[in-house]
Amino acid sequence: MQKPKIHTMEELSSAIGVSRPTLSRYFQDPSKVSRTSANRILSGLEKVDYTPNFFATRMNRKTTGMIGVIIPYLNDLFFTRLLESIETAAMRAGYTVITQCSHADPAIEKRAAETFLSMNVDGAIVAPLGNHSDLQVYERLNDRLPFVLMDSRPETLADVDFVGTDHLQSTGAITEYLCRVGAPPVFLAMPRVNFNALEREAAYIKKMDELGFEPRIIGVDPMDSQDHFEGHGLAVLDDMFSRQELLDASFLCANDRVAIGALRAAAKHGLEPGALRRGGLRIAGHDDYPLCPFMTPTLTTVAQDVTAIGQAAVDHLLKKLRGENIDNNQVILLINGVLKLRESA
Amino acid sequence: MQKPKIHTMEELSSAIGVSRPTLSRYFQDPSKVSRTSANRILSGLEKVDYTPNFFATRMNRKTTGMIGVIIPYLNDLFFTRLLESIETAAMRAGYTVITQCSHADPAIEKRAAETFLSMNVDGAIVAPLGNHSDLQVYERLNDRLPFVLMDSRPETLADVDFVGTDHLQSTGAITEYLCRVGAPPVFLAMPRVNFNALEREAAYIKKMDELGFEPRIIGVDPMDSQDHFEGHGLAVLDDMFSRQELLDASFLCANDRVAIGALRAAAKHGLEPGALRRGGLRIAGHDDYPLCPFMTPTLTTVAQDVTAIGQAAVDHLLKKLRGENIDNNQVILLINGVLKLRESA
DNA sequence: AGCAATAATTGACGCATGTAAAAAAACTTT
DNA sequence: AAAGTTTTTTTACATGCGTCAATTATTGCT
Repeated sequence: MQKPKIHTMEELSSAIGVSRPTLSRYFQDPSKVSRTSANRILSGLEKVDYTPNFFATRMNRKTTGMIGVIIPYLNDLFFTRLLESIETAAMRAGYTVITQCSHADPAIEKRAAETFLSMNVDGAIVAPLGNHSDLQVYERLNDRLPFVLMDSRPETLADVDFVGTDHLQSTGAITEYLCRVGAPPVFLAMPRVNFNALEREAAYIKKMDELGFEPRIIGVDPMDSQDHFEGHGLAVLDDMFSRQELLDASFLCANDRVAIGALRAAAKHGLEPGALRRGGLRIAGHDDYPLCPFMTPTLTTVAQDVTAIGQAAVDHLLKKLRGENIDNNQVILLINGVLKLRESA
Repeated sequence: MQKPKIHTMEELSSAIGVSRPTLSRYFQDPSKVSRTSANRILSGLEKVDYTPNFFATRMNRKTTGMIGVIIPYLNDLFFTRLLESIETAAMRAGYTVITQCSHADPAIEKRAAETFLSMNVDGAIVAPLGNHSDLQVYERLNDRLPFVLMDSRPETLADVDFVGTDHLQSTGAITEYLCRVGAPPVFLAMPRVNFNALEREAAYIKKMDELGFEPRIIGVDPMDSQDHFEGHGLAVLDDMFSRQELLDASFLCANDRVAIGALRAAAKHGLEPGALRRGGLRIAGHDDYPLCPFMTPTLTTVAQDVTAIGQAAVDHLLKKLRGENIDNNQVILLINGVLKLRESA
C-alpha cells in the first residue's frame, strides 16, 4: 500500500540497481537469470510496487501465452463446467485463458473472434453457436491460428479439428438401455439451436432402426421460443399430457435441461416417472447436468465427460501450436458418454 | 479470406492513400474524421484484411475502455446471470468486460486483481470470494481504480462501495411469510463461504426475534465440505430425517441450491413439502435460482434482482470513473428482494 | 593467481500504435 | 475570387517493453 509506485522497468532498474534487460528476462522467466540477480530483484520488489505493463509485454513477445475461448451461453452449467476444465488444463500448461461469451449472437461471436486475432492469442477454442453462426468465422480462425472446435460440430467444415462427445455412442447407449428395460422411447427434441440437436436426433433414429423399433420424435417446433430448454420440455409435455397422450411412454430428452422441464410436466400432471414402475412413464436425459442427482425423481442420463473434453481440447490445441501435428489431416476426437442410471428411467 | 493481410497502420496508410494519424483517429471514432475520408477508408478496408493491434492501441490510449470483473464461481447460475447482466450493461455503455473467475482460490483472485491493474482497466467490479479472501486485494484495487464490490460485503471495508441485495429485507420478508402462513422456520445454513451466509443468518435471527419466535439454525458445520450447496442441504436434512427429526418443520434455506438439496432429502424420505399442506413440511430458499420453477415441488423463494444489481454496479462504476461522485463517502446500494411464492412453502 | 566459461550490462533498435504541432490542402462563405 | 474555416498530412516524439550484439563483470576451476 505505502510502497512507492513504479511505472516502468526503466525506473525499477535504477531503483534496485539491476539492468533493464535483466529485469525483462526475469519477468519472463525467473530461471533465466542468475541466482544472485534473482534474489536482488526479489528483495527489491518487496520495497516497491511494480507490475510489468500487460500490453507492452504482450505486444512485443512473439508468443502471448494466451488462448481464447468462446462459448455460446454462460447460463448453462454444461458450458461453465467445460470452461472450468479448459481453464484448469490451460493454467496447468502455463497459459492464460481469455473467455468471451457470444450470448447466442453471431455478431458478438464474430467480434469476439476478431478480438482474438487482434490480440495475437496463441490459439483458440470455440464452442459453436449453432445454426445461426457464421461458419466463415471458424474458417477464418482456423486459417490464422491453431484452432479447435468443441462440443458441437458443423459438418461442412472439412479442415477444422474437433473435440466432443461421440453422440452416436452416447445417445445410442441410452436409447439401447431404454429399449432394453421398458418401452422404446419417444425422443423429446430440443430446439435446434446447435448441431448436437440434430446429431442426437439422428443417433436416436439410427439406434431405433437397428433395434427394429419405430422412432418417434416430438417437440421439434419450439412452443416457446423464449425459453430454450426447461421451458420447452415443460411446454411440450404439458400439452401432451393435457391431451391424455403418452401418459405412460418412455422419453429420451435431447438434453437434461429439457428433461428437467419434462419432469416438471410429469409432476404437474400427478405422474411419477421411474425405472422401478415397469411399463410406466420414464424420462431420461443427456449430459449429466450437475443437478440431475438432486431432481425428484433423480434423473437418469448419459454423462458427457466434460473434464476429458476440456483437457483434450487444450492438449490438442497445444500440440498444434507447438507444430506437433505431423500431418495436416483433420483431427476429430470423440469421447464416449457414460450411462448414469438413476430413478427416472 | 483471399484479401491480402495487412499488419500495420503504416502499411494500410500507403495501401489506401490515407495518412496514418487520420486512420488512427478513424479507428478510435469514425465520426472524428470527415465524411469523405471515412468513406475512402471504408471502401479501402473492404479490399484488405486489417484489424488494429489490440495491445498497441490499448497501450497508448489513456483509457482502455475495459472493465474487469471477478467472480468466485462459474458453476453457479446466480453468478453467471449476474455476469450476463453486467456484460449487457457494460456493452451498452461501450465498454468491454474482461472476466476472471477465481475458482474459490484467494491466490487466483489476487493474481486476477494484479492482472487488471497491469492492464490499466478503467474500473473493476468484484464479487468477493468470502471468508478466505484477502481483503487487502480489495483495498488495493479500491486505491488504484474506480472499484465496486458486489453481491457480498466484508463489513470491515469502510471505504469500498458496494452493490447487492438488502438481505435484511429479503431474508426478513421470507421469514415473515413463513411465520405468517405456518410454523416458524428453522434456518438451514450454508457453509460460510461468503459474507452473505452470515448476513442471512443474522437477518433471520433478527426477524424471528422481532416476531417473538425462537430462532433455530442447523447445518452450520458442513457435513461434506466437498459439495458446497446441494450436497450440503441433502446431507444435513437426510441425516435429520433419518433420525425422524423435524419431519414437519418449515425450513428456510440459506440459498436455493441448498434448498434443492433439501427438497431431494425430503423426496428421499417420502416427504412432500408444500404450502398447501398446512402444518406440514415446508422448504423455502433464497435467490430465485433459474431452476426453481422446475423443481418438484416448485420452490418458493425470494428473488435477488440480478439485473438491477448488475446494472447498478456498472452504472455506479461508470459514475466513479467519470469522476461524478460528488463526495467521497462510501456508497452502499441495497436492492430489495421479491417474494416468489410457489408450491414448496 | 590466472584463465576460461558463464552471466550481466550497456546501448541501440524494433514493435504498432497514440498524440501533438505545424504546414498544406480542401472546403465555405461572402 | 479572396478570405476564412475545417480537415488532412507531415513530421516528430512518446509508450513500455522485447531482443540482439558487443562489452564487461563474475564465477569456477586448476
